[in-house]
Amino acid sequence: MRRTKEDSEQTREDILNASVRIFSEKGVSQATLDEIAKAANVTRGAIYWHFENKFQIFEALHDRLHQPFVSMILQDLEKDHPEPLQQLRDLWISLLLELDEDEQKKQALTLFVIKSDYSGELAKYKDMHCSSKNESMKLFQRYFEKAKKMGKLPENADPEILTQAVYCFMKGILFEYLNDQEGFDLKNRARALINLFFKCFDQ
Amino acid sequence: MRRTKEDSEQTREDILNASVRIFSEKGVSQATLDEIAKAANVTRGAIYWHFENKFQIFEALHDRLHQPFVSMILQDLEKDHPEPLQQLRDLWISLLLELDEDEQKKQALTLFVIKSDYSGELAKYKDMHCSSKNESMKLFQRYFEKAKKMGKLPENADPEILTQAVYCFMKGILFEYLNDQEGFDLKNRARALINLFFKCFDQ
DNA sequence: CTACAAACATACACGCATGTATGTATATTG
DNA sequence: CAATATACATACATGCGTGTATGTTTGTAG
Repeated sequence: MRRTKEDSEQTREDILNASVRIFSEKGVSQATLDEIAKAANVTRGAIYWHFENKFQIFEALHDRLHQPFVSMILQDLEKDHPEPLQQLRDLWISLLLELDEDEQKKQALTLFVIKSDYSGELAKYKDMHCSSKNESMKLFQRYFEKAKKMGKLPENADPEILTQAVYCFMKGILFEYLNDQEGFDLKNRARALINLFFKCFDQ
Repeated sequence: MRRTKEDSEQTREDILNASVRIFSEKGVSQATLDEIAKAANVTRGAIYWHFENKFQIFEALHDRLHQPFVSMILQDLEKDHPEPLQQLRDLWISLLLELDEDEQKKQALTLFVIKSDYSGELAKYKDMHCSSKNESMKLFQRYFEKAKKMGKLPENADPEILTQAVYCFMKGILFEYLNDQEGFDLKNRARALINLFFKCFDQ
């Protein structure tokens, strides 16, 4: 029953894809390896072959989501946009609108925004994920630092506080949307919400 | 070993207080009744006497937090403040500053903002808690409706969207703060963050 | 003073998830 | 074309949490 290298990589992907579904539906701690296995059309044996345990799957999923996100922001920061604040605003709007269409990303985000409570068994991963959060916050801060250097922000504006504000706002939107997708018309509200918020940076 | 009525009520409170601690530390699904019992200096027998199961405790805790919150907002809405937006702003600032001092409330909020993932076993409570969320959102909306009637908001402003925006922002702040209290200097940042956000309602 | 019921504590049975040990088939290597 | 390692599937042992059944003490009503 030995599979080829590609087959093996495929089952690994199958397991990850199944995991993101199950995790986002039931939460990490309530998800069972047998559920995941059945959802991926394998047995627990296959899972234990590819991963040490449930939390290693969780880690792998986190990497799979976080890395492309960071590199996407980095790429966006490369562009020398004349209005960094508008650039950040448009970035968020498009991120939200894309999210609304992408079921896979919704599941992954649901997992990491809502369903991952870093306590008990997951406590050891909290620091790691906190620092990866700080990493992405540093990236967002660069938009504000750019804007300030270009004189687009008042002298007394503190990029760190502004970043924190946007981050909280975004986290809140994501949380509310992912927690009740039917009750949150993201498609029609995203633009209005983001524009409203960014008005507080004007003049 | 039969206790008096007051004794009984006291153990019930002990169980609830222990539960909020354990739940907020480990999450609902990872918390065990035996842990809660030990933290409350009783046995599981006492818990099963007062509650049907873990989720009934969760429900009782929710009521204990939500009801005083709603009545507090209602009381604040009674006052005929000349500037409803400032009133709401100050309300939130004081709520956040008080939260920073109140360990009990922090635990309770941690439980309901972060550690309660309404899936799996808790799924049946999701609708209930969603509607209680909507209830409090309706309350916040009244501040904006007041402000609009008083001409403090532009004609095209939609109180519902504004409410959603504040709610998301607040949820995000609470989430980030409760998730990493050391990394979020709420005491010194609360005022700046809220003031920044409410600037987008000006003129 | 006694009978009963409240307010628990203790003991037990059950299921379920995990981890591991073992089995097995097949690609790959020499 | 063996021999071996890979990529799993299956089987088993273990522990842990829950729910419930039962035991025990004591306030309280008559």
